[in-house]
Amino acid sequence: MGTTEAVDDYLKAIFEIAGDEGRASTVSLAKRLSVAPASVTGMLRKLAEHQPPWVQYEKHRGARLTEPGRLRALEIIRHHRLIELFLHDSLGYSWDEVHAEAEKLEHAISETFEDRIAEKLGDPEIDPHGHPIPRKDGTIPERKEIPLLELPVGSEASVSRVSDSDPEILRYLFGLGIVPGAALLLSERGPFDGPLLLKVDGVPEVRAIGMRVAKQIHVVDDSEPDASEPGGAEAGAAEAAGLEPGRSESDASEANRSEANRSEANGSEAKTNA
Amino acid sequence: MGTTEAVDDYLKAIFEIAGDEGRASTVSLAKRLSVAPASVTGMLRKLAEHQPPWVQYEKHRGARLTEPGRLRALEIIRHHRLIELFLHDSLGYSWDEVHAEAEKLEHAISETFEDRIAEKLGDPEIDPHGHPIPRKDGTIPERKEIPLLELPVGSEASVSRVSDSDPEILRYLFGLGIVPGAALLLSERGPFDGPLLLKVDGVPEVRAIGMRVAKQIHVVDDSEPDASEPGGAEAGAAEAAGLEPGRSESDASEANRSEANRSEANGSEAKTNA
DNA sequence: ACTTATATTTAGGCTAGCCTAAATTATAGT
DNA sequence: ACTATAATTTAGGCTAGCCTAAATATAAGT
Repeated sequence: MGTTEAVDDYLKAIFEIAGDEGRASTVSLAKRLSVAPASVTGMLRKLAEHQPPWVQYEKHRGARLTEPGRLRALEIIRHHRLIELFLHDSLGYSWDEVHAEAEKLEHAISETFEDRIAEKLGDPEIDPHGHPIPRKDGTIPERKEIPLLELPVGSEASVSRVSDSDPEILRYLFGLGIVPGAALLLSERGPFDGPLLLKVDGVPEVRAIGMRVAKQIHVVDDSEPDASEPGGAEAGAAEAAGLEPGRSESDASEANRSEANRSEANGSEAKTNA
Repeated sequence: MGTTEAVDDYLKAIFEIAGDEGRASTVSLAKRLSVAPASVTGMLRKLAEHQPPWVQYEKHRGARLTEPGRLRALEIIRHHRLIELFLHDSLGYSWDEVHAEAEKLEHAISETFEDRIAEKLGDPEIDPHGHPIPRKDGTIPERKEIPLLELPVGSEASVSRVSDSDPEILRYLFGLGIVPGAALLLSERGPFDGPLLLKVDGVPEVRAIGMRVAKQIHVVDDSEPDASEPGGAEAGAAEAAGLEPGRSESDASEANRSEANRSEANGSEAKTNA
């Protein structure tokens, strides 16, 4: 494909931060990739100068994926999520182990390998943490899900996904019974960004979880099947692709700004992108 | 493990060329790794200066693995062969496809992955091409096999292994029915390094194969169960570990020289190497 | 508009692994 | 011993990605 591992990591990171239309800032990339900001600047220039360009880059304004860049990013993400599911379902990996291993393997497998495990798993659309698996044509399975933080008190909902990056939190959530598919009831929300009180299906006691953890969870609101409230329309493509919502404040403001008038991208998702 | 991909490739190549006691020459490594000889010199110095040293290196005399180097090499080879078997048995890869994919994956998988697939495959000792899979403790399953070229005319034998590196030849062999386990009869040997005439079990006609191809094949001589003839004792550890015999002439002479008085390593193989 | 804080880029350097060309050493044949 | 050939090393350079420190641009508050 003419990409190196580093290039793939950058493209993936840009997509996860900014989606397919937003811009990813130098600092946000530096944080996510654990690299100095200066290094990001250098790499973004290279990505932009590549033929064809992977990103569109303007000084001081961050980078945005071109169509080739977007497709490549989605391919890596597809690899990652297929591998996670494969490790979990076929090799008996636990929920919290799969991410780290997939992070390495996503760069090493061939198209053939991808196809074989996809077939073996029955062309799945969701990974073990509930993230949608991009299809080979670059489209992304859609679901009407919202951050748990936006769920109204009193609502019943089912967990649709959790962030996969922190094994500690994953083990904690697993212990609480909060896994994709689990049904829950939001019984109370503490004041001043306080804890959420949840009744999890199958677990007798009510559980309290803090902000840090709650941010990692997305749900499908079973009470209100007509999900997309106009107020909460910032769930753009980055969200649809399974980005954990835990952006730093500056990231979030930046991303939201550029995603504000893009609610159509939500409904009309399914471009073919040859 | 503190090794890079390149380091692993060098260690593996040294083992495959020289076994655990012989020396690998600069040029032989350069050829095998598709790299300039000068690059090999540089890398060998680094390998020798590493703490602990991966190889013992003397100018103009090539390199020989230290014990840590040998264990690391065997670990990579174990990865490679387990992956080959896994791809073949669990993911439906064809015989000739597995090598290339394993070559990439062997560097990417974790101990956990290794253990999981080994378990799933039932702790196998032989890969799809008939090469022994090193055990976790660094020992290598033994078999009394000889190069097909050394099989006496008229003998019946069963194919024990074939070289995995050339998919073309593998497909050709597969077409001839020459796969690990196949029984065959060497009916005639052409003069002046001429072709071998073989009757392969299950194939009606007698087949003729050339030198290039014959070199890639090892067999167990069913006629003479007491295999190890004194004259053919150059089957050292490199052979036991599944090296294809297709060394260049200079390589072979060099390797043979240093392996001449080591026939004990054949019988008494099973050091524990903590 | 001015100042301060933050984001970003520039400049200069580093390491890993590779290369080529030229110099050296080893080997083999007479 | 002498010389041709092959093997190896040295010297100098290159690219990919990373780093730090210093310079500059942007944004935000008054």
